[in-house]
Amino acid sequence: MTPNKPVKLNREFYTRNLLIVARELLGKIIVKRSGGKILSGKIVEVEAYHGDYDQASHAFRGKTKRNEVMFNEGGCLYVYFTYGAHFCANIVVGKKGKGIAVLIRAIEPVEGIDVMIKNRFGREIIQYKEKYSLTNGPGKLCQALGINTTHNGTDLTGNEIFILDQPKLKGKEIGVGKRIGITRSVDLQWRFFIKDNSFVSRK
DNA sequence: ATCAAGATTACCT
DNA sequence: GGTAATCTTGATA
Repeated sequence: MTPNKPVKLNREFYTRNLLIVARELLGKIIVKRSGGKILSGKIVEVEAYHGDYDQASHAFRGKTKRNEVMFNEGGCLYVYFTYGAHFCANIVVGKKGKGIAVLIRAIEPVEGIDVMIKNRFGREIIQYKEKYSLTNGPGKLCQALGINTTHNGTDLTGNEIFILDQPKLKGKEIGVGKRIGITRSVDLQWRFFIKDNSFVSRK
């Protein structure tokens, strides 16, 4: 018997209920291939955004040029630019036309850490100490993985960016809280993170 | 045409 | 702990 090869998450995974998909994304491995290099990391923190009754969602006021990818069928990447400096990556969830997505807030680097350091700081750093600051925030992980708006709409069932299945976490391993950095619908407890993981953006 | 806010980060005390 | 940086988007203050 050869060891089981990690399986790429398929369309059926993404087209289910928002909060179920958000929780189950924790622990999965996001992979980005670029120029023969593999960059990957374990998803350790996410937030859910719904288009209908969630005023914090970009999709709440309907489809615009920026957010149109959110209304695709689940299983593609929604990337936007914010604060004049940062990109944020979201996984579109649910059925076509809904406007539902999960923001990836933090990952723990797995493969290609040397490239991530170079992407973040513009140079190589030998014996880099504060590894957690590489990818412990939505803007940081996009910079580390080299994700920008050219990746907006990327199909996650393809070969450039995809997510590998991992064993489902136990309920007690998952922390829940309010979302960060928003001013509307602030009371929804739609932030999920892996407890005791040092790459989670905040306590 | 104009303007304020924004799913943030880095740097300061 | 606090805030400046920086620019695109979406609403029209």
